[in-house]
Amino acid sequence: MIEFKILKKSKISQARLGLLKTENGIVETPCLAPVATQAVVKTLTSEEVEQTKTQILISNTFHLHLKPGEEIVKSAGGLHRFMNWPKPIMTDSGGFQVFSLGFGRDFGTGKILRKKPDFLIKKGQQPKLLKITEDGVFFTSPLNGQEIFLGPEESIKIQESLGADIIFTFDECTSPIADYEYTKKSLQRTHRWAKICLKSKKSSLAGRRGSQSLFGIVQGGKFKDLRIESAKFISSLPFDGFGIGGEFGDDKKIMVKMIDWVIKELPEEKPRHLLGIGRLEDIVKIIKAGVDTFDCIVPTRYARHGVAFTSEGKFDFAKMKLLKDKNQLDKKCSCFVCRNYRRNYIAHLFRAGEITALKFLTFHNLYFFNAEIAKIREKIKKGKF
RNA sequence: GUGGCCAUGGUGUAAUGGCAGCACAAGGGCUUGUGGAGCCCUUUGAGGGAGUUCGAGUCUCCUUGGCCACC
Repeated sequence: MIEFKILKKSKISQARLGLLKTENGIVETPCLAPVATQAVVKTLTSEEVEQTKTQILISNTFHLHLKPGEEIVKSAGGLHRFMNWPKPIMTDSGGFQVFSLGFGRDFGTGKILRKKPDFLIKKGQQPKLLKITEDGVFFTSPLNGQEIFLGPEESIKIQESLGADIIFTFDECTSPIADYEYTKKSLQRTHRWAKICLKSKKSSLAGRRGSQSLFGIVQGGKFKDLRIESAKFISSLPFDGFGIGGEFGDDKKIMVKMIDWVIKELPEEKPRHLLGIGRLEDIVKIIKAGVDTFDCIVPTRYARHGVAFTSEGKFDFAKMKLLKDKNQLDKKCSCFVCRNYRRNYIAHLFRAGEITALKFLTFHNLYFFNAEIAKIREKIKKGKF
């Protein structure tokens, strides 16, 4: 089980400084959980991930269920041993894949829209490649087209086999183009699933010192009454912490407002994880809104697409001009990439399609994000955030 | 030296004598519970000269350059 201790609450925002104690170590919050979908932070070894000062990872139930299968991970001694990562791990439940392989894929939208939609997903509508039922979701495997069923019991069972410190309820992440009625219906289903997840979770796992912690996920889309209803309902159940999931509207200002609606309803003493949000500019806002942990693919995926985040802003290493830039990646960063390599070399490697470029950028971005968040923790400690 | 073929954005290539198109490159934008992927936008062109024609990348001639074959 986890233990969450709040060290300090900001007087000028909702931010809080905390310690999330797990059986695999302590996480200083606020904190980013880099994404290790397939039990790896792409391009890095677990030892390298540790060197980026990453405290906790998030892995994925759906993807590990498909490949290699949870039994393989379980027989390897669980995720920690399997991937040689001795620190805390979370697993996402597969609920996001209900969206990303469903309506997200169908309509090419993410969780946040850039413009107002010209049509809406209505109640009863089904995605092309999967079928959402009251009991769970029939997926079409992206690997071989095979049908795969995942419901709340299945997700929990898989997550128990994977053995992360923190697991999440199986939910449906709704689309930003879903209408009120669709979102409401989905929310009721997600709530029922949350109860089933709680019930089907074993209180302690054989052969382990204690049990995993289960976080319930708040949904409700962009609709204030649904978000509040969801936060009240989910926090009325004996979860160890809370995830805030789903879509975040079509405007960034709405996102923070939505997080505010939810957090007001959540018990103060339990940790709050914001699912899938974490651009640099967002991190500041969500921590101020009272989020303790969050996961995001931005530092790692952008790295693989050639983008470095630095104290001077973003650099796109696909661009030719960086071939002539002899500066170190980020003068103010003390990661091994910034200490040892220059922009022209990284640009050359990236443009030549060399995998080391992806490793350099992934390592740096994680180190940089973690350092930025450490600065925020320091500011909270000093009462300046 | 003779004959043949060729010459179109930065590169590689299309287009009956009728709005010069495509790919890559370059520049810009997008990417939020993973997608080493993809998408959108933009810039850039007829080796040089003369002629035929309502109209020439396209036909004729000269010229320049390249490739091939033959002496």
